[in-house]
Amino acid sequence: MLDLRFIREHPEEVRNGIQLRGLRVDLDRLLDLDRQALAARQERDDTASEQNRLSKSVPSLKGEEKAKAIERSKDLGKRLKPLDERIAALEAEMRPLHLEIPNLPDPEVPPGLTAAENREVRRWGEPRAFDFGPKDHLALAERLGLVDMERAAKVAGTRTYFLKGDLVLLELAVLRFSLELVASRGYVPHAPPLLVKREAMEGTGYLPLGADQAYECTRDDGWLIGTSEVPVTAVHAGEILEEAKLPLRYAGYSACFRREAGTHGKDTRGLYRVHQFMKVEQVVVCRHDADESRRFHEEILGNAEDVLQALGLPYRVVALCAGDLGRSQSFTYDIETWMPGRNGYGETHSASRYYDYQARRLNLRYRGADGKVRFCHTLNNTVIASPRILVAILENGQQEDGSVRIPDVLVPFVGKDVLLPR
RNA sequence: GGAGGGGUGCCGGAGUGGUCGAACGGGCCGGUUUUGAAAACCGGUAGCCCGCAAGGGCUCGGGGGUUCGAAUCCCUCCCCCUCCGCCA
Repeated sequence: MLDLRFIREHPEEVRNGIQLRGLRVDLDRLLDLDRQALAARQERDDTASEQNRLSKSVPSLKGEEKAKAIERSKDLGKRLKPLDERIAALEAEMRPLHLEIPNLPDPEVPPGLTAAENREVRRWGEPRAFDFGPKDHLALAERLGLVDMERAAKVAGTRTYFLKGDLVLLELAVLRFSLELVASRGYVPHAPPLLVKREAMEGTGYLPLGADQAYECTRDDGWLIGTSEVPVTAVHAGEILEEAKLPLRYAGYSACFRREAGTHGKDTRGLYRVHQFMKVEQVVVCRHDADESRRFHEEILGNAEDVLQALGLPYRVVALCAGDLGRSQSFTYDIETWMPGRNGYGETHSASRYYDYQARRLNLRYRGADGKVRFCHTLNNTVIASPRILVAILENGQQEDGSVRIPDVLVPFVGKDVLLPR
C-alpha cells in the first residue's frame, strides 16, 4: 500500500496514478475518513494525556484531593471509550479503501489501457519455420500418451490435467534445471507453505481485491497460494532486518492454485491455462532505493531469459502498459515464449518491481547504516512455470513424426533426448 | 484429539496493580585510556501515530474486559515446548 501520509499530502499524484491505470477508486472518501480519524485521534490523545497525568498524581494525593482526582479521571475515562470506538470504526472503514489504492505506476510505464498497448522491449531467437504442419502441444502429448485430460476432468473438473510417463520427468527436469540455475546465482531455494493466512495474501497484494482468483479454505482460515511469491515475500513480514543482510535473494518452489474466474472460454485447450501448476519463482528483498530496485529488476529478468535461452526457446520481452499492470506492481516486464500451436507468443513469465508497496503491507523493514528504519523494496519474477512451459517445449521441439526433441540441458534429467510414441 | 508448561526489548532474563517502555547481564554503537588492540571505565541503544518543535498518545504474542491506574487481575484467540493417543 501507499503511505497514508503520502496519499494525504499528494492526493493528485495518487489520483493521476489511478487514472493512468483506468481504475475507479474512491480516493476522496478515503481522504475524508482520514481527516476525521486524524481529528478524532487528536482529541483522544489529549484526553488520554490529561487522564494519564491525573492517574499518576493519585498515589501522592490524600483524602479530599485524592477522591477528586479519581472522580475527574473516571470522567475522562468515560469520554475515552466513545472516542476509541469512533476511531476504530473510521479505521475499519478506511482499511479496505486504503488497501485498494493501487501502486503508483513507474514513470517508465508505457501509457495505455489494454494489452495491445504493451511495449515490446526485445526479441530473442527465431521462431522455427516448419516444413510440415506443426501440431499443438495437446495433440502431441496425447499421441505420445503423456497426458490424460478427459479423465482429469472426470476426477477433478475443468482446467485440470494428468501428466503421465516421461512428461512427468520432463516437468521435474525443467523445474530442477531452473531451480539450480537461480540457486547457483545465490537465490536460496524455499519450498513454502501452500496454504497461508490472510495476512500473507493481503501483504503481497492478492487480497482483498483478487479474492475471486484464489481458493479459500474457509473452515481453517487459509488461502491456497497462486504463487510462491506470497509466502516467500512474506517470510520476513513484521521484521526489521539488518541492512548488511540485504539483498535477500530467494527462490520459491511450489504448486500454485488459481481459480481463473472470469476466463471461461479463454485458452480452454490443453495445458496453457490450468487451475494448478508448478512454479519456480525468484524473490528479491532489497534496500529502499529505486535504482537498486531497477538493477534487481534487470537481474531477475535476465535470469529468466537465461533459462529460456538455455532451453532454446524463442521469446520476447514486453513492458506492460499502465492499464495492464497489476494493482500492486509499479512496473512489470512479461516474457512471452514462442508457441507454434498458438502461432504466437504466450506469456510464461512476469517480472515486477513494487518498490515499497508490498513491504508496507507486510511491514517488512530494515535498519539502515544510519540507524534509521525503512521499508524494504520487493521484486519477483518467474523462473519457470509448468505445465505452461511444457507447451512451448513440446511444440517447439516437435518433429514431423510426432516425436519431440528434449532441450539439451534437460536430457541428463530426463534420461533421453527424444520423446517417442509408445 | 487429551494433559501440563510457556510467550517481556537485538539476545538472555527480572518484574504479579501505581513515576515500568520496562531492573540486571550480554551484544552492538560512540567516547576516555592505549603505539595499536584487549581489558577497564563513561555514555547511548525499540517501533508506530500526531506535531516545525517542545511535547503528547499507543505498544510487554493478538483482541476484549476489570480499575482512577495493568507487563502485572479476568476472558478469548494465536503460537511455541513437554508427555500421551492417532497418522504420514
